[in-house]
Amino acid sequence: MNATDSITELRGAVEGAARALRDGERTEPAPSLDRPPKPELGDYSSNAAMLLAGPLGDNPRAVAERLSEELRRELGGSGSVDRIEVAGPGFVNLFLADAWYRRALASLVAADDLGPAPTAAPERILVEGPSANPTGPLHVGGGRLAAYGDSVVRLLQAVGHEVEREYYVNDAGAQVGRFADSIAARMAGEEPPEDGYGGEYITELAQEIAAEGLDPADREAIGRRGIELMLAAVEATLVRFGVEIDVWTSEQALYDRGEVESALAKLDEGGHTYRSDDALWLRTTTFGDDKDRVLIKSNGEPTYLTADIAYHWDKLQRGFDRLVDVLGADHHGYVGRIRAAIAALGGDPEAFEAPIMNLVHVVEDGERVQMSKRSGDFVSLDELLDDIGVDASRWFMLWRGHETAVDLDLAVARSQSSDNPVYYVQYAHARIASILRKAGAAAEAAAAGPDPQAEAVLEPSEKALIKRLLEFPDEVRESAARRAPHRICAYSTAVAADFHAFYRDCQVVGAEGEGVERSRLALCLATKRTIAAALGLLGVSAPERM
RNA sequence: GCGCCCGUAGCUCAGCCGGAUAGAGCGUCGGUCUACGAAACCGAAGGUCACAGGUUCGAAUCCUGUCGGGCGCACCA
Repeated sequence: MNATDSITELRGAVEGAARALRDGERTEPAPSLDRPPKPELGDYSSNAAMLLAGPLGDNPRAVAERLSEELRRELGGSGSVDRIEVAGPGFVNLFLADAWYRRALASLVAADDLGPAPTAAPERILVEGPSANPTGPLHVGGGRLAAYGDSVVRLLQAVGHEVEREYYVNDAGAQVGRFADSIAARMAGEEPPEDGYGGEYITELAQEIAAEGLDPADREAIGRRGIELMLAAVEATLVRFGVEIDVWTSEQALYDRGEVESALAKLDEGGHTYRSDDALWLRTTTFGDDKDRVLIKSNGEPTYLTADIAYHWDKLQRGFDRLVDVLGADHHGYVGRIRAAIAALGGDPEAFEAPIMNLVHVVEDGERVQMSKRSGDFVSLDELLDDIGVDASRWFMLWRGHETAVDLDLAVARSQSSDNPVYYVQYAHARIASILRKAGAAAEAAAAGPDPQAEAVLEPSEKALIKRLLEFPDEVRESAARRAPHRICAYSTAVAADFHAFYRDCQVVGAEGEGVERSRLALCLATKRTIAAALGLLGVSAPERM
């Protein structure tokens, strides 16, 4: 059962009417079916007449009149519309009958899934992130990448794609050596080297590794063990944060399996490499990069890019249709390179996309706090979770577009009050739960059953709430397609606001009138499910009580 | 200098593959608990959508240019 039949009926009628005016020809783009800015302008409106005016060579208002006639004919028998009006530059405005709303509500309650119907073109998608270096704890910036990537995965799954979460572990290269040196220095009771890692967590690692009896001189063993321990900590933080990584891929393992070498060989065979200044270069400029890139440094070592090319090739070989890398703002220059390399290897560069995440600043008392005694670096995600909890953390990392830098105000995020937008939405959910408890299990079950047809007319705020709930599938589709979880935050807030308005106007438990209580309980049920589903896409909990 | 992102209410930001009188939260001012949760609701004030051109029935939205801010431009990762 699909919950959007009511909307589909209207959209189909508008498109049908538009086609009729054009002797069966489709209109591109498809006519809109929007909610007008003012209630006086109807329940839904379409710009179809304005789109048709050009092709038909007539003025929009006249086309709108003809379109209205056609629509009246199509929808007349269903009892769905009260009236149809032409307004403004040529909008066709639909005023719907209560019967339409009652059917819509019934379909919402009966639907076993409130989300969108599965896409007709499902893809296998790999979402990679946050892939923070395993030489330190996850900090708040990494948390934003994780929250975003995870929420995008949930959105993509909700529209029917097959999606995996992957974390790429940079456990090779010079940084591992510096990491090992820093731990070894602490084990010896010395300060870490100038270019090493100075955080307090290094001291803790040193104690643990020393207790395990590792030889301070064995840098390789120390580095390996340090990264193991660090990764375990990172994973624990992610799990606590609600992010379950499906696959962990080690950079070192790519070397060990010879994948870096074979990627190099393949690039070589394709004739895309050349030697210059004792280094091996990849001619990425033939694929749109603004300069060529070094694959093997003049000292004979491969660059980070080389391993990353092998990694992306590996991902494509695993059969994914699409690779999504969630990257920090400081990596945005990287996208062109990877895309060029994929093309050089004969892959489809369009299969690769990389949403760039902007910074998150933690703000306390109007000032940005970045330093932390514990981690020696940025505020760690664990500290933030200790402070404001998972729900507020995820919300505040997601509620803005990923391309804008956000200030996360600790005082606001901490407050369990109306100042805090995440509680606003959760409160609506808890309030509904409370109403349902009041109504009792029998009443709730009755509300979920077939509609005996209430007599009373629907209040405007009831209709507004039903319309809002009907938007959910489109909102999920749009948010998934645009990789934009912040839209779900905005939508959740709108549902909560519409519910509070409904609550203000309409007594639920003990409402007067035949079938009115039942009908309003049904609306409460549908709203509660919608809020829970929306918050679920964000990884935020929907509490029964708070 | 080149590339990407951003410039919308006092503040933080939505809206951006064109639609009607540009929205929300916070902040400010005022009102609402003798029915189901006041963590809520209602009202008021607050805007040259950075600027200038262009495209068209229509531009915050698309194009060009200018100004301002952020980030990147490694044989680091």
